[in-house]
Amino acid sequence: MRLSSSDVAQQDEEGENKCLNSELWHACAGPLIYLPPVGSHVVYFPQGHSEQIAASSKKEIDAHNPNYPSLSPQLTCQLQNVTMHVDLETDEVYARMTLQPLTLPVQKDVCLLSSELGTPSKQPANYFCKILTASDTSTHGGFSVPRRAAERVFPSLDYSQQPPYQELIARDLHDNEWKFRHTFRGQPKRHLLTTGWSVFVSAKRLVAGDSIIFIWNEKNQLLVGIRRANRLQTVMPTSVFSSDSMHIGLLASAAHAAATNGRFTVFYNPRASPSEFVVPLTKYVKAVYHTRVSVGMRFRMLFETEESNVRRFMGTITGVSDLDPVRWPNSHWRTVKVGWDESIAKERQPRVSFWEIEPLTTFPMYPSVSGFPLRLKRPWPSGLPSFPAFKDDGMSIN
Amino acid sequence: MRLSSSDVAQQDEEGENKCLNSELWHACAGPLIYLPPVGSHVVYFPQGHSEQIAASSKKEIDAHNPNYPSLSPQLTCQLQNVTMHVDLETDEVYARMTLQPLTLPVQKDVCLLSSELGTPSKQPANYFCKILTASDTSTHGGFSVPRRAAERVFPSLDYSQQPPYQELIARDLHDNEWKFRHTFRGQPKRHLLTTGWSVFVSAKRLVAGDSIIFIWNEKNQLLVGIRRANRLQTVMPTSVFSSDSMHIGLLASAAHAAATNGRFTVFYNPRASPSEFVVPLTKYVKAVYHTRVSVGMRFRMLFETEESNVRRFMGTITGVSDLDPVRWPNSHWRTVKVGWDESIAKERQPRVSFWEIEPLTTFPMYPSVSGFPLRLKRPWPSGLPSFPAFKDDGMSIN
DNA sequence: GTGTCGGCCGTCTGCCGACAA
DNA sequence: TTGTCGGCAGACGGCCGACAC
Repeated sequence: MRLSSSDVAQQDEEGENKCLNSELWHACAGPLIYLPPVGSHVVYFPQGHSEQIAASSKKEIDAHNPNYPSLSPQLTCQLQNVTMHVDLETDEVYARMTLQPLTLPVQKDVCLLSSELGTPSKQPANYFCKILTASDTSTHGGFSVPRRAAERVFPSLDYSQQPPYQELIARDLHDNEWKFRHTFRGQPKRHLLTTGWSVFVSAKRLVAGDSIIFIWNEKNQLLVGIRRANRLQTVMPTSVFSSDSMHIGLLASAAHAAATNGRFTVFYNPRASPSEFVVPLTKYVKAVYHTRVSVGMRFRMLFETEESNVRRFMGTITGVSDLDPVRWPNSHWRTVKVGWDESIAKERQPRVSFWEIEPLTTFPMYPSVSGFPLRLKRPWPSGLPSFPAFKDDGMSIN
Repeated sequence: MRLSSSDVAQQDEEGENKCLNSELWHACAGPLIYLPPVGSHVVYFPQGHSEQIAASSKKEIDAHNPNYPSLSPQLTCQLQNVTMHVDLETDEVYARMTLQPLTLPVQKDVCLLSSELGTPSKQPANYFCKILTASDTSTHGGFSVPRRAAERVFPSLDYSQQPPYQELIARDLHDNEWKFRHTFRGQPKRHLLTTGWSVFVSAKRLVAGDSIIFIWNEKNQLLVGIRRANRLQTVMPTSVFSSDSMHIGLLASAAHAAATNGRFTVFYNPRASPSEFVVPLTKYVKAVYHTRVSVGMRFRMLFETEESNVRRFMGTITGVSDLDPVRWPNSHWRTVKVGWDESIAKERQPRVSFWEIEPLTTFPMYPSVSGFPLRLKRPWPSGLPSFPAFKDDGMSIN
């Protein structure tokens, strides 16, 4: 039995902690987002964290940013707490994690005994996600519900009425109630949300391209969430705090905790940027130390589709090297350079991390001596995993 | 001739620096806000900076926040750059300052030769500021212009028409144009802004209690600015960055710059909180080292009124002590405990800094031996002013 | 001198099926 | 199956002077 982070879904609102619907949070976060359970061991990547801050503040990481030589590029931590949150203004979902750096050496074999490998969380059974059209968000009319979605997720209408209609009451992540008149009319017949819809659109400031999510849960409650297409609204107000200071802040925060054996807190916004900078230790160890990866190798990787589904994209590993050899040497963050099969996928990130991909030819457990093996040192030099992967230059740096 | 910071008014917009109207910026910032000139020497208070972050993020400074023993509570710096900015979303004004910590001892006598004592910037001559009423912001009608304000600031109407009217075009800090129909009608006659007003109100999201500013400048241009009453909108989106990390970030940023003789950047939002944490060195030196202050002494202090005017409030010094003896010993930030004469003023801060007040009995230059003199050490122990003022317990800590 | 209201028009919101992709 | 449109009715925006404080 494991302690699930889903049980501690909470949010800050006026300083008060209220319970927040975990199912809805995950639906808004997307099918690939996974929050490690409380108490589990994770690897924290300050480099990835920095990426998220940079993406959120739309600023490049300044070259003159100080590097913290004392701060390891990957920090093994125990996840002491995870809470789910939602921004009051924008409805962005995010998680708050409290991390306790570990100083004792971690046995990788012990880690592998855990069944926790960071599989993505299951999405709700009865739900749908629709990208809003111009007609949906226009003041001229209501919301056109896709037929199969309406019949699966909404309570069935009394079709003896002409036209049939019902009042739907849906709750959002703030536990606000939204009322919608649901009807089935027109020629040809279609499901529509009319009265109440425009209030929702204007209150949430939805525009065409944004998405709406409806969930019918096990308690027969209707939940509603949104997902914005436009990531630009994630812009930080720089009116009080410089981007530089933020970068320094996260580094100093982690370094201070590691040095003093204290805890530190990070915020993870899964939709602000694809930077999963807190990774389950077992997932990390398996990918980095127990999976053979070499240049030219074919792999699959999961991506989220526009309709909130999961799709596999194929690619080839074209190189393995440090993303930032100067500031973050010996990091495992995005060390894998890849090429994607589909030209549409070219816009996807040209660099991924070992644990994000699924090699098509896997040799489980320890690497062999043939091919392009990873060199494995043991025991680890410290409690922090810092074993360098196979690099382009063929050198083992550590 | 001094280099004024007004000459380098700029803003970041999509990464591009554009010129920003300094006169309008100062009108929005308020009559008491003063930006030291580029090249001048200032004192930076990380403690005050921290206060601003705390106020903006509506969070207390956590007790377990690390203190940076290596970071002086007041840092003498050269102001290398000042730029004025305005938030794209909220129209909040703020300044970005680049500070270069000084390691050489600063001669206080030299400083006093400078005429720069941080006097508040002059407000524009032809301007008015009105707090919006419920009728002003309601969709039911337009904006009622105070008569004397309209006659002083707006071009005079052609009263031969019935009713007289004209088209006003005003520019905001983003250099956007706003058109207003200005007319003079009703019984009794009054000045009104009708067509165009509601667009402005909804675009700026103005509510009753917010203020609007109109300026008629020397180039015969009409400028318009806003000031929000509700400080709550300054809330930081915590969806990507923890308040703790921000506090650590600003401390680490300053400490790193001081240690490596590098520069650091701060953002100063004059309306987010009354925390002027970058003070002209001469103003600081004069107040702390050349003005006799003692318990029981009467003083005056400037405050901003609701209508953007300046008013003096009277008070009595009730004590002098460290605001935070644990984390910030020997700081001069808000060391003066005060009582205010008017009960209305009781809500004002119970603690101020030496340079904010104007003692009614001043002995210029060096302190005498009578009364409650400040003890003056010389030379200073370091280049950073850290001389403790007279404390409640009568002990000189340094 | 100015904040709010009732009166009155005009525009826009928002519900409807038609039609086409 | 569903996105967009024309048509239409009612709600609200927005301009006016009347009052009162």
